[in-house]
Amino acid sequence: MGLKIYNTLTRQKEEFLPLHPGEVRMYVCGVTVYDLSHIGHGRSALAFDVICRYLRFRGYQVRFIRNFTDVDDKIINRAREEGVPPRDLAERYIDEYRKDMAALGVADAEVEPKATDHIPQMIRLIEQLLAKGVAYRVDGDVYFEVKRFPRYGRLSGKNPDELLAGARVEVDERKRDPLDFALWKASKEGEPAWRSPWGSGRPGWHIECSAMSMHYLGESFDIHGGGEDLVFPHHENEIAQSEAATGCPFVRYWIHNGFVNLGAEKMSKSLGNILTVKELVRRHDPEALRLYLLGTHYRNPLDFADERVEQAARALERFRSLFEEAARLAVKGTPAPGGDQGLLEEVAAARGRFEEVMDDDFNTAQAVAVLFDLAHLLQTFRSKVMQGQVAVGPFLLGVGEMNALGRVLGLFEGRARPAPLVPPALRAKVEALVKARSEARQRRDWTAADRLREELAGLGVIVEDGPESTTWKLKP
RNA sequence: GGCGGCGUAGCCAAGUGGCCAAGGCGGAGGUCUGCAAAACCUCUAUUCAGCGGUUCAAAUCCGCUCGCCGCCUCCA
Repeated sequence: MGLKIYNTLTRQKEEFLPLHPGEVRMYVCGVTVYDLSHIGHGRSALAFDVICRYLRFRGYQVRFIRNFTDVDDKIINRAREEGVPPRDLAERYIDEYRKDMAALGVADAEVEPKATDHIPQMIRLIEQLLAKGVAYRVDGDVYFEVKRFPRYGRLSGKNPDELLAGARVEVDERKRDPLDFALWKASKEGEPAWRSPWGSGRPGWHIECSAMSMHYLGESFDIHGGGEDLVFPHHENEIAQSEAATGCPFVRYWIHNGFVNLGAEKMSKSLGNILTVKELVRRHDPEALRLYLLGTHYRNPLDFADERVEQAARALERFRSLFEEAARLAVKGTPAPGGDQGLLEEVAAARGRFEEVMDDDFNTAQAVAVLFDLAHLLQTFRSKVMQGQVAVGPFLLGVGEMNALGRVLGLFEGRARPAPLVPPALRAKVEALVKARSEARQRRDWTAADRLREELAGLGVIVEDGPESTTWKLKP
């Protein structure tokens, strides 16, 4: 069985067959850069990051494009408020976006095009649409005539006539139909503007994604993704303008991720319940955040709660202790008798299950469960290693495999938050106390040792006695 | 009003016709450890919002009811 993907276009899971065997071309709608990105943007980026990683793991050569919308009303308005050029504002938030995504372990896309760098491509596309008679000019604007595209509404399952009836938007009288959307807008005084055959202006929102995706991936490509709110009208409009222009199918598989809610409500600026990635990364271990987000299937809504990220952080310890143990054992290189007692076979089976569940529309929740099962298996084996019943080699191989699978999900990349800095004075004091306690333990003076443990606890320090040495850390 | 989704253990969350209903957190008992932590072992849903129906068989399909949410407007 091959990879299956839920396609918004057909509302079902379909076997994934790329246009060119062994190669995947994928475009994901990024963000409009006028503010800091929030956890919803993070989730979306992470979902497609994992999809891209898995496709590569499956052996596909993936060409992955994620754009930045850097010209838009919101950017212009915000820039005006701050009294800075729109371009500077956009650049600033592109920088911030990159930092935030890096913190979440979201890899860069192969190409991260900006709308303003592709104005000529957009103008060419609009000219094609005008030439085909599916777009029209009004003053300095150009509109796409939705009625000319019979398949309009197919992606979102909407009936254009009903949309018309229920249209609540204030209607621009100059448009032939309320559903028609702007391909090009004549720019007003003080707005960013580009020269075009229709006068000075700027592109409409939807045209950029059509122009950039086709520029980098061709007129037909495999995957186009984004948040579920983009289905209508953004993606619907992209299909209309792209297919009307080229006459060929635009995208084969449409993938949309579910929303992050806060307290069962959609996060939105108007409700003021925005959680920025920056804030979250400050509050939580980014890897725990990632594990938490992966625990829910990408198409389902996710109700964000800090407490659940904390739970994920505790769960993460299972893997971490295994890695630490493996590092310790690898250094020691303990030779031991005994085979692997079927461990390697089970590890291979786990890999098989991992692929099976990821093949089923990228079910990361189940993939994570496979990882936990594997960890469990390895822990059991580890205790046998400690008792000298089995060799350490298979254990190390198994941990290596777990690591490899985790990395397909972007886990275990060593992005753990750096330990908080301990002031030197405190450090010296703690180390002296820990040393004194170790000496007391050597003397088997448990009363003194326990008293010192309590004193350390009072300083917010947790002491752990290992097989070889005693370690300490600050209470989280 | 139109379209769509969701309701699974204390909490989170997979599973969408048939092996014991994954996994995590939490909880209980035990092993190990001077104590503790970690780890390990065992247990923790006769049941999938409710009611009807289809079927040899349903959490999974159909209908109705209740509750919640999203899209239809800029939005990941």
